[in-house]
Formats: sequence, C-alpha cells, structure tokens
Amino acid sequence: MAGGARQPGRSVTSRVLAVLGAFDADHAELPLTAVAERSGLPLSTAHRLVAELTAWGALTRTAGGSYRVGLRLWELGQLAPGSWRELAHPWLQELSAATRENVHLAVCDGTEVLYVEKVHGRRAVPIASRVGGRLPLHTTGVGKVLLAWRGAEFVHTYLARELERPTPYALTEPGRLHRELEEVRRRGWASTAEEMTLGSCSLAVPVRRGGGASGRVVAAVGVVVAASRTQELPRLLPALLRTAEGIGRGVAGGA
Amino acid sequence: MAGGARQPGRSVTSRVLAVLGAFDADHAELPLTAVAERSGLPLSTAHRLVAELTAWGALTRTAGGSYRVGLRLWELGQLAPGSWRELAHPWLQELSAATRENVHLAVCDGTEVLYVEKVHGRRAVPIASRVGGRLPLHTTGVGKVLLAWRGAEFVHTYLARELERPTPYALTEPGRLHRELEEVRRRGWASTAEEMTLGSCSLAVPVRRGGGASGRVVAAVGVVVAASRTQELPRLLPALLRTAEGIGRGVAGGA
DNA sequence: CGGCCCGCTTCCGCCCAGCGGAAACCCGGT
DNA sequence: ACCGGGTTTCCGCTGGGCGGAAGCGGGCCG
Repeated sequence: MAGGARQPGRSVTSRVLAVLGAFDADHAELPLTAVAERSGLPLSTAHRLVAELTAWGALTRTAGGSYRVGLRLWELGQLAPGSWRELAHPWLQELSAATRENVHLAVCDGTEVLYVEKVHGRRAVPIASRVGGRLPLHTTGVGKVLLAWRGAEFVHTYLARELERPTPYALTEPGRLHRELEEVRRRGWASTAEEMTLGSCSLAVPVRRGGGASGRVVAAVGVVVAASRTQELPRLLPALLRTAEGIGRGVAGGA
Repeated sequence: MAGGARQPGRSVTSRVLAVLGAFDADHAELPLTAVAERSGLPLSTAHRLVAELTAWGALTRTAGGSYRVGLRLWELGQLAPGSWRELAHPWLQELSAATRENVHLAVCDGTEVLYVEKVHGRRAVPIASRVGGRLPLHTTGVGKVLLAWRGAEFVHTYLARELERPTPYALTEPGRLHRELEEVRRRGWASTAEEMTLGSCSLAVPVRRGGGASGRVVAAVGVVVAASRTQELPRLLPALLRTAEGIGRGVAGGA
C-alpha cells in the first residue's frame, strides 16, 4: 500500500516552499520531524526535500542534527529590494552613535511591524526587534506611529481582533488605544512603557515621504532604551526627528 | 510533439533552486527570459516556477515586469546563523562612529571574501563591499588578511589560477603577492591602494579566535576610505586592532 | 498603418519524477 | 538488553510536471 495515501493536488514547489516556511523566528532551528509537522508533509517527503535543500545550501544542518536556514538563502535574501535599508542605514548609524541606544526603522507590512534596519552599539540593551522580524503594531513605539497614521478603517479593523498582550502593561482595550493613537497624532510621536518587553521603553516618530510635516507616513524610526533610562527619552526626541526628516527627504522617489 | 523533448533526471526541487540561483549581485533583477536562460530551463517551465515562487513571496515582480528576490526570502534569510553579524555589529558600529568611515567584517568562504556585516555613516564614501556580497581575496584589505593566514597550500592553489584585476593597481603576479602576504603576516595588518576600486583604499586586521596574538585567524575587520584620505589609515590602526580584539574575544566558542 | 520581432502567456498530449507507508536503522536512556 | 523516539531507506503506485508551439501584446520601423 506504499504511496497509496498521497495528498493530491499539491505541487512540489508548494511543498518546497512549505518546508522553507516552517522556519520562523520562534522556530529558527528544527529537527526533521518538526519540519514535517510544520510544513504539513509526511516525514519521508519532508526528508527528501530537506536533503535536497540542504545539499544546495538553502538549509544547513546543525551539529545536533536539526536544520536551519542556510547561508545561501541569506546571501540570496540580501538581493531583495533594500532601498529602505540602504537609505536609512547611515542615518541610523549616526543616531545610534549620538544616543548610544538601539535604533531601528520599521514599516507596516500587513497588520504587523516589519523591522527593516537596526543599529546598536555595545552599550545598548538587548531588545525584541530584529532585522527581518515582526512585532505587533499596538505594543511597539514604531508600531503605534504606523498605526496612528494608517487611517480609521485600518485601525478599526486592527482593533476588532483580539490583540496580543506580551506584558501586563500592553494597551489592548480599543477605547484606550484609540485615545493613545489620537495623542500620538496630536504630539507627533509615540512611546511605549514596557508594553512590548518588560524592562524596555521606546520612543518613535513618523518618517514622511519627502520629509516635512505633511508627507504621507511611510515608515517609523524608533529608539529603545532600558526602562531605568526612560526619563532620557524626551531628550532623544530632537535627534529622532532629525533622523526621520533626513530619511524622509530621501524617500521622495520610490520605496 | 509537445512534451517530447523534456530533460529527464532533473528534480523539480533542483529546478526551483536553479531559478533562485539565477539571481546574483550582477543579476539582481531579471526578466523571465533571462531567468530561463540562467537557470537552464525552458521558458514555460521557468514561467511556471517563477509564478509559484512569486505567489509565495520568494520572488517579486518589478513595475517593469522583471523579477527579483522577494521580501519573504529576505525575511527567511535573516534566520540563517548570524553569530558573526550579531557579535560584530556593536563593535563595528562603534568603530564606524569613531572613524566616520566604512567598516566591515568578512570571512573567507571558498576562495572569496564574504562580507557578513558592514556599518557606515553619512560621511562615508560608497564602497564595493555589500553585506552578503563576495569579492576577491587578493584585491581587498580583508581578503589579503584572510589569505595571509590561510596556509601555504591554500595560497599556492589560489595563486595558481588567473586572478581578477579590477583596477590597474591590483597585484596579480604570484611573486609580488607572496611578498605582500609575507609583509602582511610580519606587520599584522594589510592594506590596499585602489586595488579593488579606483578611489578607495583600505586597512584590515585579523580577528583571532579568543583574541590575543596567537589564536587562529577566523575573520578580518577592515575600514575603507577615499583614496584622498589614505594618509589617515595609519591613525585608524589602533581602533581597528581594538575592534578585532573585542570581536575575537567573543569568538571563543563557536562561529 | 501594417509587418516584424521579441518577450510573455497559455495550452495540452505525453511521461517520469514524486509520493509516502512501512520497515530498517541508529542512538540515548534506563 | 530493551525500549522509545527520531531518522533513513525502500519501492509499488500515480498524478503532477514538462515543454514545444501557438497565441497575445507591445514596441519599433519602413
């Protein structure tokens, strides 16, 4: 009865992609059985595909026998359109040097924050954001900025679902969040106080296409500090605004 | 006669990977016919695979109808083992802040330099290195360092082939290169003078596992400046050495 | 304007690569 | 030695993949 129970209608390509899709930030390293489970493939199918992907370099095998994304995919990934990163990097480097803190740039992708660049030095505390990573809009400084300028309909839809609550301080009630977003729009900046990660606070401002105060908000730039240094955040606002202005002015064309 | 001339013995997975492999730094954006050519697939096969890859996000279609690596592959690529990048980033950020120049970390992969991290500010001149990119060993500062400590057999094999000559200043004669590498080993650092890119000079030092002067050389850290500022390079050596030491001490374990 | 060329998209008869359950193997723990 | 869990291998069965060729669209040229 071998081969008798195959799943019809699913292409090989979709299976290969399902294998790749099994990996994410919380599952960066997976044993074969987990790859099979997460990709919805029978063990031996997963095994065949994983072997070929590994031979090519898309996956790599760890010393412990698990698999993770391989160097070749990383190299390939670097070819993806990176104008945001290229444009923002030098500005973020200078902001990082000026503040000695974590700084990052994010865009809104779907209903999440997507971090496209981050710069930090040795003194900066470890934070949750990661280049290529995603976090909720409502619990992050950059996310609140992106949400605040996204439009009533988007906000309405976003708030209609059950919101993540990574810490007890996260705002998840629609009413409170609405007011918070109004405040963000009025002030021109957003902050978080241990809403994403205990021990971390952030400040973020919008990046507007073309700079100035009226361009469309296309990204957000933020700084994250240890909660013990939260009183420093207001002092960082001017530098943050200058960075956002500089990046925004470079966006006139595409991105 | 449709289907009569198929290429037997080639798996779908290998075809999918061939499509992805069609993209590289010099061909970051490709029309469908070029994808087909470079992957060695008939046009309609390439078309089918590209469509599925695009639907998944591995490729993306530009406004002009060409294809390039998509965001999702970039996100996935960020999951690749990145201990070099993570370890080196804060050190490079501080070196960049201190020097106001391009700084990067590279390892030797195969017979090439592979750049794993780079940091620069707004004042730094554009340079040839790119995260995820590769350049020749013999024409780059970091490459000379990596080559100098790679062992006689490797050097011999490397020099036996015809060497790239990106600029008229590139050293390509084995005798001269041997002497250069001896000098690098004696001094403990390498430099280039418009050997990779006209208008750019570099200085690089080895990163040794565990730091110190006797650990195995496992990477190189370098700084690139405009040729007009080449007289500044000696002044940057102490900072470069400190950075290499700091990174090397963090390598004790894996990487 | 019509014809030509090029790149892309669609189609469908043909065929072989892929499937996956099950057995075998390996390794670590008790 | 036994057991259990994870991995690797095998092979009868089958449906997805192949790719030449036709069709389509757009740009260029006479």
